[in-house]
Amino acid sequence: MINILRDHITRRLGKNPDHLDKVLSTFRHIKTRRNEQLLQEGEVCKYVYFIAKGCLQVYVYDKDFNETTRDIVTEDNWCSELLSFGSGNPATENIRTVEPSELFAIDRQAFQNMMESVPQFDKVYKQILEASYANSVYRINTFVSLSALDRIKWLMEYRPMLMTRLSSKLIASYLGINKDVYSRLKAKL
Amino acid sequence: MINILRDHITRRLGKNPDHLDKVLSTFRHIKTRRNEQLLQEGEVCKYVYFIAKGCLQVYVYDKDFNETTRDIVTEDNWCSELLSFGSGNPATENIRTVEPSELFAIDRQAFQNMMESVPQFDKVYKQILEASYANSVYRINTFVSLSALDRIKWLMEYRPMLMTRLSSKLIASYLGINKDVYSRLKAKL
DNA sequence: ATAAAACGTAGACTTTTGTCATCGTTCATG
DNA sequence: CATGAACGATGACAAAAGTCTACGTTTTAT
Repeated sequence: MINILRDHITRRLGKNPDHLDKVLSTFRHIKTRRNEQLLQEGEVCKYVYFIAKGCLQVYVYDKDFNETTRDIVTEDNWCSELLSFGSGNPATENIRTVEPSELFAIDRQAFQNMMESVPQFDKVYKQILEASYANSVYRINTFVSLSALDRIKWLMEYRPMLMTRLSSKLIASYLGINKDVYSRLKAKL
Repeated sequence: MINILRDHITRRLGKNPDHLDKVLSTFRHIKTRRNEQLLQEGEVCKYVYFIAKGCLQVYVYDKDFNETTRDIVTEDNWCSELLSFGSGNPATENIRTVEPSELFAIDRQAFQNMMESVPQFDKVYKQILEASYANSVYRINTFVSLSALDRIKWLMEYRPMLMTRLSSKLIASYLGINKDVYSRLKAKL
């Protein structure tokens, strides 16, 4: 399982990056069930997770306590509440597993050590941050400019796996659509 | 005017950072009118701008060619299409001045040089990226969970200056609301 | 200074999205 | 494997947001 992480990193840093094993050894392997809470808003986010298998949901609550999903992250990607993780401030978001998952977690201390002692690791961090940012920008532009129906079409085109893999309820919350509305619109395709 | 940039950087890197003057000298001072196009989607984004005075709009077009505004950036902040700037890929967004502005621009080449030769500059970049990311995340969570009326209230609370400073049309597009609807809702406050 | 263009508001109307209640199905868990 | 909870679909209705037209005001460019 660790090889998925190894491959991910070498793909980004070239074939034989220095200290690769040192880096890999600082990650902790975690197996989870579905619906396990990894982060609760208000806590400080202690880990960055690499998802070797499974799926995580990053979400917040609106004023009526409805969940709204900011992001859904699957295999071979990183997930965290980077702003809390980086600053040490309380997280404003929640994270949970959507499926049984296998994760590799690195804590803040170890992450800092790596950033300082392994220059290349810094690049990985920058890539995580850039990828997260790119995703956010894309998502904003999608939200601001598309109707509910068009957002569904967009999801079908760009992340079709999610459509089959996730519950309707979760997809609706990811698209920012009421679940009943989602059900109706989907029927019209 | 350059002192605004100097202060911005020293505030982040401590009182007397090395190479400060070297860094500052790589920026080009630009004075613009209102409505000047700084970046067109499809082009590669060549600059990162520091805004000493004025206001920029980052926007895209939806399928009906309506402008939708992803971000509005004012004094003492950085603005760019970081993803294009970083990767050299064509930009997916447009940038223009909303007001006559004074900017300090650094191009990709100079930026790379600084990143390599001035270690502290790297921190500034990371801060720009993190700030941009934080802003995006906040904006997504706002969009997904708030009604049009609540988004207006949110803007009045968190960026009240924008309400008085910008045209209604622009604010509406920033909030993702039709301009007529915005006009009506505003009247109800 | 002035003509043209853009802007802001308003009313009437349409479309989209949200809410609520219901019902059969599926799924998780003891 | 049984049962209570969660899920997904649907119809009737309500609320929110969008569209179009019109008109007076402000801004911009010449």
